[in-house]
Amino acid sequence: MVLPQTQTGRAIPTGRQSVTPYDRIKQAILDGELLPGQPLTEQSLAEWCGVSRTPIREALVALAQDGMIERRNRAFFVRERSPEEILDIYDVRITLEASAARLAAERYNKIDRIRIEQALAACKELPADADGAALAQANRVFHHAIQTAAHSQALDDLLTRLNLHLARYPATTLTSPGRWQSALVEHAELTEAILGNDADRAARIAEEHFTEARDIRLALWEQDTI
Amino acid sequence: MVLPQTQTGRAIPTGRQSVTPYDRIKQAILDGELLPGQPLTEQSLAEWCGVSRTPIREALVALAQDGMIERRNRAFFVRERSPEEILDIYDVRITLEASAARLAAERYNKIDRIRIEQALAACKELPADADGAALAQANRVFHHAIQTAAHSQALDDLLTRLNLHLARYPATTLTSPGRWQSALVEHAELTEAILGNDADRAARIAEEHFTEARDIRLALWEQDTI
DNA sequence: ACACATACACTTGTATACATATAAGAACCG
DNA sequence: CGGTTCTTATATGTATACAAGTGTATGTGT
Repeated sequence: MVLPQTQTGRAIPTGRQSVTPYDRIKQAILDGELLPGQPLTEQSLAEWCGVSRTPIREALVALAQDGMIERRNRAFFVRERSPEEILDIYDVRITLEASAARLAAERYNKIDRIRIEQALAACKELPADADGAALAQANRVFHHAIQTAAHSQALDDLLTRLNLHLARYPATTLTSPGRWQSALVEHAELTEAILGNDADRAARIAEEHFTEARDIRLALWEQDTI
Repeated sequence: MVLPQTQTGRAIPTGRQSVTPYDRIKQAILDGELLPGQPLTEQSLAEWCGVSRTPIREALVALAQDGMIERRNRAFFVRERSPEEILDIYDVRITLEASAARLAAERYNKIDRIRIEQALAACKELPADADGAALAQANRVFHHAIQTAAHSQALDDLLTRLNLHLARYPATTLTSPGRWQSALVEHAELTEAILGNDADRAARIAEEHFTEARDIRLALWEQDTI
């Protein structure tokens, strides 16, 4: 693979901020190019990114702090997560998304309102034969709009963190038969509750919505393993 | 300040793993030696820790990922948090600690039970004139025992993260008049609920307990500002 | 005296050199 | 032939050199 080489290591003149090793490695893990348990040697990553080991190490340290990779002995490995850990993440997410919905209902402003309405509309306008990636993207935008509307830095931080770990498991629950239709209804109800300042109802709907997602994930696993 | 110098940069022969720059800088921030808004120059930190800039940069990257410091322009600064942000953290903590108490009631094992009972006993045995640091320490051990008993990696991770940000504000709510006595009662009730596998009651008590902590923090601020 | 330009010092970002530890393979001994 | 030890290759941890950018201070011109 031919990569843009720099002589001095200065920024590649792409016009704007070039993609950092941190982003590249993270994306590679999310895309499944780097598999769990795989050792990450600094030299190979450095060649792959076209930089020296120094920025690679910074990226690895940051990713380790994110929980995406782990240090064992002296090497970094893509972190592996057991089904139990994934389920725990789903459970915490249920709680936090419910909090986000509650806060959004209490705190949203005009811009948040427009964002949520547009994201909901985008979900509705998706063609019936849209693929999983498109569904996941629209879904992510919608929930992120709510997350933002909650105006809680702390909550935003933790939810982003959790979702990062779930993003590694690409088989979205949204492609489960009939799931997208019911998700659309729930999204509409959630929007109505939030924009109507009904915090309790918003929290309850969000809780049910994400519990459903968890249960579908569970069912998908049991299909595989039984 | 005279610091242990190494010629080769190899480990200082302290007998065991020497304190990493990450830990040192983090502690300095928690202790208030490094104040919010203060710029962190790599060179001075390197001299302070007795290492070169390379390990310092790794520490700074990790701390930035923790949210303890932030990058503005090209420099690192100790992160400042507004009262609103702190309150948001308290709010999220209420939710997560309630979840932890619920899970602990459902999942605790023998070792967890011993840890919780011992931590509770340690709280009770503190002398009446114990200082804030001692109260905070005993309190931390107790809640950490519950956090561990929840057996949720995800929850543990997020709670540790949240508490890290609250640890910067050393004026503990526990020194508020009468607070420690009522906290002791609540700890005992919480322990009883958890060990009795009463998940709902445990969650409710934890929620009230941490809501109280938040409200005391709020009251302390209003004393100062009004 | 004030504004603007230029030079310099300081700091960061990256590359690279080198010491050390670890693991794998080869050789040797039982 | 198997096990153990030594050797060596490879990867990490740290230090250092150097380039580039930024902010400040100084000097000059009006």
